[in-house]
Amino acid sequence: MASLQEVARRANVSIATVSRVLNQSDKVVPETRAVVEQALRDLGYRPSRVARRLRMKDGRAHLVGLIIPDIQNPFYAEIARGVEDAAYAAEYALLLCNSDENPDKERFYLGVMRDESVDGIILPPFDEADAAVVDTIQTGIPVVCVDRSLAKAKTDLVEIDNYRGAHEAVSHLIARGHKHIGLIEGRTQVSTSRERRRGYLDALAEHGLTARKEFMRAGDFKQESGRVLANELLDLRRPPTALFVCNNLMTVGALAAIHQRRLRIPQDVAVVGFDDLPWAEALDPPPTVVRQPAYDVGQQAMELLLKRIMEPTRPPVTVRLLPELVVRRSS
Amino acid sequence: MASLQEVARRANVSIATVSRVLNQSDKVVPETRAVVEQALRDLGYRPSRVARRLRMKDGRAHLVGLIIPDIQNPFYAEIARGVEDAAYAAEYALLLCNSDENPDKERFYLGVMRDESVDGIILPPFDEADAAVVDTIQTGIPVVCVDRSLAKAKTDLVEIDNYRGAHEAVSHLIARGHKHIGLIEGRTQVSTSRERRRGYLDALAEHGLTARKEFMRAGDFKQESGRVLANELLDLRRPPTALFVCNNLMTVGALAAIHQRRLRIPQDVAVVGFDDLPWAEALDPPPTVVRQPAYDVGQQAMELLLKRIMEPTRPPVTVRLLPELVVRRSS
DNA sequence: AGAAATCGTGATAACGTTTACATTTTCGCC
DNA sequence: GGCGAAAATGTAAACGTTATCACGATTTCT
Repeated sequence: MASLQEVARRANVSIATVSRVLNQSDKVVPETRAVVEQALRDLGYRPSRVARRLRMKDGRAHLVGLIIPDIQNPFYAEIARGVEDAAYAAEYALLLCNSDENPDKERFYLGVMRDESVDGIILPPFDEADAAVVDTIQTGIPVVCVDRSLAKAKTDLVEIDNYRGAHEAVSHLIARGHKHIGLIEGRTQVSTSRERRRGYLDALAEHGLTARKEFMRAGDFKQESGRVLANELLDLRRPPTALFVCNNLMTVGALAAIHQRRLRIPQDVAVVGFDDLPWAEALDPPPTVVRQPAYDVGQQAMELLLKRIMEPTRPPVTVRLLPELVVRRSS
Repeated sequence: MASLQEVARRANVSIATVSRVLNQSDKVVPETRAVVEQALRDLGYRPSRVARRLRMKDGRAHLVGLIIPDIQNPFYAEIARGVEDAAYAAEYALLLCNSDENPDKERFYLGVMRDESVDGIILPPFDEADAAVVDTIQTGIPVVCVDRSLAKAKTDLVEIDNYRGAHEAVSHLIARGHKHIGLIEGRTQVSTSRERRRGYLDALAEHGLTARKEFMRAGDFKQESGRVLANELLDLRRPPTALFVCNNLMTVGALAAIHQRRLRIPQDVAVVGFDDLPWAEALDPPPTVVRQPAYDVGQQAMELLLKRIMEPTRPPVTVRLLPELVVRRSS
């Protein structure tokens, strides 16, 4: 509540001096400094981040934004945690928003962040053509993409080697003897979805198996679509003996569908999911998954963002992290 | 990027007029308005939330803060979702922070929010004596507590009827024939913990069962402590035949401990947990839980906060929501 | 010793808004 | 046509910072 004005009055100095004590503190004689610091303490002065931000308009607001598609998805929650910890360590505050996989919401929040003059933004773009994000980048705000990439703009990016993860998962199923493997993928406009599909197709091809169109279904990353699509696949006259499901929520949906049909996992249908699940060990059966290092994704994204804020002209880099196949009992 | 200044210049009016077009728009003649609006469009003007907030210092920043103990805990994620949806509906932006059940982090973020001049703050206090929160309330910022209450200050509060939830859960176990029921509770300085314990004790007493000290263990709400405490209880010479575990993460920990000992649920040990788990149906076995309406908690908290921002002197109210016993196969 | 450099400080102009107040324009009316 | 009130617009002061510049006072150099 106390302003520089009041502190200055109490210490009998000008506000400039108080400001100097607070910032580049070398230019102030010790006695003056002592007096000012006392006044600062007495009044319990706290600088207004708002005023500071209005004045400085560089990259020193110590505020960054994070837009995630679904806070209830553990994958994103883990990313958020990584970002948050790195931000806290650097004394940055985090403006966190939930876009609900909804482009309008995403656009709204991007606007808010611009208007709040955040120092930078971290997000997984809605899809690789995401116009709202591209517009935002035009305005010059540093943007770091996580998980998903953008076709029309190059930014700093932290991603997972989705191709490799999918390839490993499907190879694993093939090694277990499966020849008919269904694919439940996410929205195909998203870069990760296509990478995973490529991994699936290549793994099949490398083992002399032919991919069948009817075994490949695209959903929207949500639990319900996993359930529906698994049912579609299992309703086929010659259903697949294994399912590769491309994200955590859809995996849960698929498992539910299989349970409901009273099929045994993995004897009747094997399942491998992309994304680990927080309580995988307690699930029935514990699912085999491709684990993504989500926490690291968040952490590294924040570090990249900090670097870019310091050095805005640095050429964008891409960090690619490796996923890990965790074999449990569903395959 | 474009400021009022530039818009004014382009429209050949003063900045005051532009501002009027944007705000109390009645006092501007239609022709002027049209010109200004055109200029606004041409330049793609967006008001700076920062400048606006600096100037207004009322409750009109359209920014609120939410501090939650752990974003990876689905209970809080669901609260966050409720808050976020209500905020979005009212066109408020949300500053979301993660305190990690750590009072220092909580204090840090409360400071940030003060310095950002948010219109209000929603949070579950660390414990009922939480000094950082009490201090913040002193400064006059509207605060709404969720889930947990504060002893020394009365604020708007949205809470769950924890007593009733616990009472129902334990009564249910007793009805299933259990006479030796262990309690794994959270930090006892938290109001919810004590309510739940009261429910446990009263339910026992009402059925003529005596509570035993050694059956009651306090943890810290985290998964690991659920595992450790369940092991302690099961290591007793005459272990309980049922466990009432007071939050979701500790429940998962307890289930893991039981599984590791190769005990059957519910035959060897029955379990009822507080808080639902997102994929309860996929767990082995699906746990019986006391479900809290977390989304509603968040939503109502946000609505209470909005009301308080509009009318700061309104006496604080308490909203109490009812939990629901969801019987599944662990009991 | 006088000029020049250095140092500590104060005054002040931004930053982009809103708003109280002052000023101009419009318009009805005699 | 001139007067006054009402309506429309402009001016300028805040909000709390940071940063540039200027100005004395001290130190340093020749």
